[in-house]
Amino acid sequence: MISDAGQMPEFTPRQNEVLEQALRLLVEGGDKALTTSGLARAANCSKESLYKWFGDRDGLLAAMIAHQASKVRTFERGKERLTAENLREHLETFARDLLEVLSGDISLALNRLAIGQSSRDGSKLGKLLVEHGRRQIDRRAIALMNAGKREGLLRFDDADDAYHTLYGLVVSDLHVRMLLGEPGLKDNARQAERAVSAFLSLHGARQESGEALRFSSGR
Amino acid sequence: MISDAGQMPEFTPRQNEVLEQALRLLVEGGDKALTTSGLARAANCSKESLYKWFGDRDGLLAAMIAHQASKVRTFERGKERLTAENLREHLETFARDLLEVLSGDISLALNRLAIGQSSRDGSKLGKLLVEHGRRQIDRRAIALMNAGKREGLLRFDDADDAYHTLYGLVVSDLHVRMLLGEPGLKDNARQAERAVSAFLSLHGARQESGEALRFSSGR
DNA sequence: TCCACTAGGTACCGTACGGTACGGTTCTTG
DNA sequence: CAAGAACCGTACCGTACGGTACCTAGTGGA
Repeated sequence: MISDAGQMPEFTPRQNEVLEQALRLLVEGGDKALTTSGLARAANCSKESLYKWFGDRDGLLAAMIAHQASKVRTFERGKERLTAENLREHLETFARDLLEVLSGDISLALNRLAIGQSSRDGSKLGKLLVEHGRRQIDRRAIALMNAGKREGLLRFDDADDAYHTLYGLVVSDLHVRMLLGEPGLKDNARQAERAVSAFLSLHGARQESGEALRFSSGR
Repeated sequence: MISDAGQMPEFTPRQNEVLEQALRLLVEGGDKALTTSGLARAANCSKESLYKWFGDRDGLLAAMIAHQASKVRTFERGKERLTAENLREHLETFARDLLEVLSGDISLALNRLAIGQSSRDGSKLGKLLVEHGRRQIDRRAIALMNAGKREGLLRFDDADDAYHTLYGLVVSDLHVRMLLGEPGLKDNARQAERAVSAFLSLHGARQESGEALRFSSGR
């Protein structure tokens, strides 16, 4: 393992510029549109430079993931003490952020790319994507879970399990459907509300379950 | 809507044989391994026949989806009256079946294929996949939902919403992770149990919620 | 002024794909 | 048995990709 603490694996401004164009091509035209020739043309650089910088096409793809991950920085929760309303607010914000990230153009394009490659490269890209992209979101949520438990606001045995329950309630099959090409939700906030209400019914300490079930109409 | 009642869009035995080989190639080597030449060689047929039968490559892919869908027939629920234990059993069976289907080699390969193509064909394959593959499973689950509500065993406003809640609890992010190349769960049955318990805590009529939360350890 | 270095532009190579054409073979059908 | 369709095997075509080689234009330091 190479140290990933700093931002050592970053690239020169010129290279970031090229990677940005690569992402643009990928978003617009998918896998097939991201060719070395096309990228060289779009980014006004030479193919030779591409190969010098990134090694080969796989190296370019990995660099794109790293580049994209370096743009998305996770926000830290403030240090105020958690209350019930506070926790609910944080959970809903997390849920909205999660839906926002998953439905983003670049996220979808990169996930499609990694899924397409997973059959032939032993899921190298998939691992990269999960490692760089999801780990941070997971950590933030699990930290929130544990904080809630410490304050006596949440009940669960295993934070990971509880987090995956929340994840399932928030996302359901939406991610796969979007990957398949369906448009996303009209109202992420509403979905976030419903999911968090259900989650608190399951794992919340106080009885907020009664009203939660009244929230179920639109989809 | 075209009638999908009969099995009109089926193919000749020879063609089914070829489609079976095509699925095998796709599962083993992914998108890239499914070439017209490779398929002709593997299936001992000529490329000309492939083009005569399926039109072009996209037609072949669509035919593969239809063929696979025709193999998976959904089971109908028996007509006995639903009880609480009965319902739980049916829900768990459904959850296990769902996990089984989603983690199947062929299902994963077809989903990967459709996701890879979704950038360039306007999600034509994705629509086909959802339509042929998922609709039946969805219908079975929603029928179960409504039956449970009719018997006073489940509480919800919208059956579709309730179903998606169950789906999220059962699958969480597992499907996407498997699509990215991660191995599936060790124990589908355990996951099904936990998900159904949580679901009944949310939407069950009787108070089975207390013990449900004790089921949360392995993942 | 010269020189080493970086990077852009372009031509090129081998390969492999999707799709078509054609001769030979097997199977159906009257 | 004979005519015709269906089909197999293979050769072929145009294209486009990943990757390499070569040449040119700046640029900064001594």
